Amino acid sequence: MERIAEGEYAVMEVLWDEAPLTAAEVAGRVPEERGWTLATVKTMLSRLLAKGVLSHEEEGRRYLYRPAIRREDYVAEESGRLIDRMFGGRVTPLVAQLAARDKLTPADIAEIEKLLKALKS
Amino acid sequence: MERIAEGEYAVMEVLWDEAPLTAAEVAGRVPEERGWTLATVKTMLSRLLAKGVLSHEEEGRRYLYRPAIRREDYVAEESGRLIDRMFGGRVTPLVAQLAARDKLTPADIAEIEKLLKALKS
DNA sequence: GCAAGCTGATTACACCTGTAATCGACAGGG
DNA sequence: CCCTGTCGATTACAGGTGTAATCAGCTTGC
Repeated sequence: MERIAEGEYAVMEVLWDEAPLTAAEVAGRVPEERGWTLATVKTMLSRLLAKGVLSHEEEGRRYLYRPAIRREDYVAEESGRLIDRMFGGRVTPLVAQLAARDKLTPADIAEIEKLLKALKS
Repeated sequence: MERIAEGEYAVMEVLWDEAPLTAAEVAGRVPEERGWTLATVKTMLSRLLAKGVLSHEEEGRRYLYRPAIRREDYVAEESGRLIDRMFGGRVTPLVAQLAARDKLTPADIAEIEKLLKALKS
């Protein structure tokens, strides 16, 4: 699966949220803060199509775009890459890292424990 | 803190492992698979210097390079970026994701549980 | 029928990255 | 003293990315 660049990812998120959409609709849903013009969004869409992570069907003179890959799959892959790169493929050090950095609230801890318990049964 | 590119990261790892080192020494320690020439490693070192994540001191006519940032800090930041991007800043979904993807072995689970228990006390 | 407005396609351009080669300066062996 | 090797610095160049503008073709309101 091709990598998706940071900006492109914002476009994917829109379409994972709701699809199919036209280019103009996507542009309308991209987070304001990006400050992108329609032209920019169209560039992103073309590149994502070229990467094979979007598909499009013609609707009259326009395209309707929709994701060609599942969000979970991509996220899993990308997480895996980070873990490989920074933690040698081991998950525990990541959790340890997060813990050490106070990124885990008590609620997080409780939730993760519940999750793990479920996993064991 | 400046981002460190994938290839550059390999150089940082060498120096996090052992520092200070000369350019040639770094080149000698970069993983074989990269197949980098000394020239390539020198480019990386210059760029990392420019990014401020390495420092160098002169030793005769050469430089001795050493990390200017701590590995844990960088890793924490980079993990945080991924989590923000893909999990909306929440850690639990990441763990859930890893669990769902069978990235967690029973040993992982046990270890994480121990970790969490320690955190609570 | 024709101008105005959308559409996707093509082109633009600067910066980052991977991957080097080249260059000018110097040090050390003969 | 000079050749050769080694240093960092500078330059190179293609591919990816952010960020668009422009263009050619169709539609639709007049």
